[in-house]
Amino acid sequence: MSKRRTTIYDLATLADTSPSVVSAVMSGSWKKRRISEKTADRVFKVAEENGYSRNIQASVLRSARSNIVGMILPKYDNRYFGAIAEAFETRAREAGLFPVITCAQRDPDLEIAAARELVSYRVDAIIATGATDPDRITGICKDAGVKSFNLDLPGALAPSVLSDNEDGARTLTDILLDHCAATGRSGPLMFIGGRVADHNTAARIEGFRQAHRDRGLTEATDLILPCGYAPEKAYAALMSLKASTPQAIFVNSTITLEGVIRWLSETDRLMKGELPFVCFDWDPFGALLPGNLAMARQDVPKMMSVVFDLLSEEQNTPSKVLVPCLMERFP
Amino acid sequence: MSKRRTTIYDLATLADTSPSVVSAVMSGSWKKRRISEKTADRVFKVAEENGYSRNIQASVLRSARSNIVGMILPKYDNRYFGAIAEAFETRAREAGLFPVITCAQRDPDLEIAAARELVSYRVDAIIATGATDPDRITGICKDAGVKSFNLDLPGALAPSVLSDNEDGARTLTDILLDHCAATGRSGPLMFIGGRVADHNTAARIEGFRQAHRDRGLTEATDLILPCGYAPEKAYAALMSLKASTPQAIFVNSTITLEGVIRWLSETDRLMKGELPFVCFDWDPFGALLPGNLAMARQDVPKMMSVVFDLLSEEQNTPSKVLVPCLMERFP
DNA sequence: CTGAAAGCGCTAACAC
DNA sequence: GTGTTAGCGCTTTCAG
Repeated sequence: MSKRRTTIYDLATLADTSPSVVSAVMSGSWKKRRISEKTADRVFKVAEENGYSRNIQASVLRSARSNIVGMILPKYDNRYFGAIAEAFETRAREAGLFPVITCAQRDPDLEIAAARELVSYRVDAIIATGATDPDRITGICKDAGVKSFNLDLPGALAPSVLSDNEDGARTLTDILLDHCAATGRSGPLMFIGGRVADHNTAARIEGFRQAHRDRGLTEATDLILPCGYAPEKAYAALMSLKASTPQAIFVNSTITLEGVIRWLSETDRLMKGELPFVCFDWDPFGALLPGNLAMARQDVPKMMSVVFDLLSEEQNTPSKVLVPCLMERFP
Repeated sequence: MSKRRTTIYDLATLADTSPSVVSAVMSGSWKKRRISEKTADRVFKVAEENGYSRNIQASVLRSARSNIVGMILPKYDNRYFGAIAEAFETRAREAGLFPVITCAQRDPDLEIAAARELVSYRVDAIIATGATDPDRITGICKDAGVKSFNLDLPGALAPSVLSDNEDGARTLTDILLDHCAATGRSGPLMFIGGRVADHNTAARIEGFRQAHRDRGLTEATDLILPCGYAPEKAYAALMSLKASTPQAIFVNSTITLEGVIRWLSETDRLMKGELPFVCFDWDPFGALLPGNLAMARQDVPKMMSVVFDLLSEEQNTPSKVLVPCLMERFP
C-alpha cells in the first residue's frame, strides 16, 4: 500500500526497453512515433501486470497543456444546472478533455476563488456559468493565458452563450395573455423572481413588456417583483402583496416557483388551478402542477455544443450567441 | 498571452531572495520556516504585481500528497445527488481538499474508467456514490494506494455509509397503511421502482414487508414491481398492469415518481388524489403533488459528515454505517 | 524504430 | 532566517 508506485522506468526495465518508449506507448502517441506493435504489446502487458497508472500531474507539468477544462457552476439544486453539468462532462470527454466542475454557491467571492484555483491547476479553459461577475473571471484567466467562456450570463470580455431570454419570455407571456383572453380574465399579470441588476431578469422583463405592448396592453408596474431567486423571497413577497391579486403569474425560475407554489398551496389556490402561471426553466414535477400552462426549457445541449465549438475553434474574442428556448406547453 | 508564466524563480529574482523562500511563502508554510514577515511581504507584493499563480501540478508531483479528493456520482438529475455534490464540495473545502466530481451516468464501464482517471490524477481518496460495483472501484484504489469509501450503496471492501433504507421504507409503509385504514381502503399496496439486485431496493422491499408483517398483513407479491428506476419503465409497468389496481403506492425514488405521476395524470387520477402514495427520496415539487403522503428525505449532510470523519481518521477498513432518513409528511 | 538526456515548477533536506 | 540542490514522473528533442 505504501510502497512506491510503478513508474515508466520500472516498466522500461521490465519490458526491456527505454522510458521514452514506455512514455509514448502509455500516452497513446506510439503510433506516431512508429514504435513496433510488438514492443508496444510488451509494454502494455507489463503495465497491466503491475497495475501501472500514468501520473497525469507529471505529464501536465512537462507538456504545458493540461487537457483539463474547468466549469464554475452556481448550484446543483435544479434541473437546469444539473443538465449543464452533465452536458459539460459529456462534451468535455468527447473532446478528449478532463472536466472539473466547481460549485460557487452563488457567492461572488467563492466564484473568483474558484477561478484562481482552477488556474492553479493549469486548466486549458474555464467556462463560467451564471457568474455574478464574469468579466472579473475573464480577467483572471487572461492574466494566466487561460481561455474563458461565459455560459448563461453574458460578459463583455469573453465569448458568451446564453438563452434568448427576451424571446422566451415574450412567448411565455403570450401564452399567459392568450389563456386569460380565452378564459375571460381581464386583470393584470404578475412577474415574480430574479434580480433587476441581473442581465437575464432584465431581458425577461423586457420580453414580458414586449408581449403586452404587442397587443396594446400596459403591464402593471407594481406587479413586477424581481425579489431575488430564493423561494422564501418569493413567498414573502406574495404574502405581503399590497397591490390587487393578479390574474396570472410569470415565474422567473424553478427556484422561485418553489416559493410561489408554496404560497398557492397554503392559500388554497393550487389545487383549484385558480391562478394560472408559466415558468422560465423546466422541471418534470413542476410541469405537472395544476395551473401550469407552460415552461421555457433552455436548450442546454445546444448551448454546450456552441461553447465547445468556440473552444475548439480557439475562438476567444468577445461575442454573444443567443440560443432559442424550447417551449413545453401543458396540458 | 503566450509568454512564459511567472515561476518562483522569477519571483525570487524580483524579490531578491531564493526560490525556496518564495515556495514557502506561496505555499503558506513560511510561518513554520520562520521566514521574516518583511521578506514574506516583499514576496507577496511581487507575486501580486506579476499575477503569479502557483502551479499545483508541479507541487503535487513533488510532494506526493495531492490534496485532491474525487467523487464518482451517477447523475446530477435529482435533488438527492445534487445535495450530495454540494455537501461533498463544502466538506472537502473545509478539510482543505480540492473536490473533483465525475459523473458516470449509471454506466458500469464509465464508473471504472472514472476511477482509473481519478487515480491518474493522484487523488488522495475516492468516494464512490451509488456505484454499481463498488468493490471493483475499491480494488483499483487499493492497487494505487488510494483510500476509498462507498456512499449510498455499500461494498464489502471499503467503509460504506448509507441511509437506513429498511427502516425508512418501514416507516413510509406504515404511513401508507395507516392512511388506508383511516380512509377505509382495504386493498393491497404497490411497490414500484428500483432493481431487485440493487442493495437499496432489496432493503426497502424488506422494510415494506416488515411493515405488513408487523400488523399481520401479507403483501401482494404481484404488486411488487422493481422495474428499474427510469420514469419510462415505471410508466410502462403501470400501463401494462395485469393485477388489480392497488389502493396506494410506495414509490422507490423521485426518478421513478416521474413516471408514476405521468401515469396518474394521464389516467386522470392525479388531481383527484385518488391514489395516495409515498416516495423514497425528496423533491420540493414532488412534495406538493396531490396524493403525496410522505417522502423519505435522506440525511445528506449527516452522511457526508460521517464519510469525512472516516477520511480524516485514516480509517479504511470495511465497515457499514447506517444513517436514519428524515421523514417529511404531508399535508 | 529506439534510447539518452534535459528539463517542466515545485518542495524538502540540508547547509550556512 | 535564508540559500543550494536534488529530484518528483513524465515528455520531447535529438542522435543513432
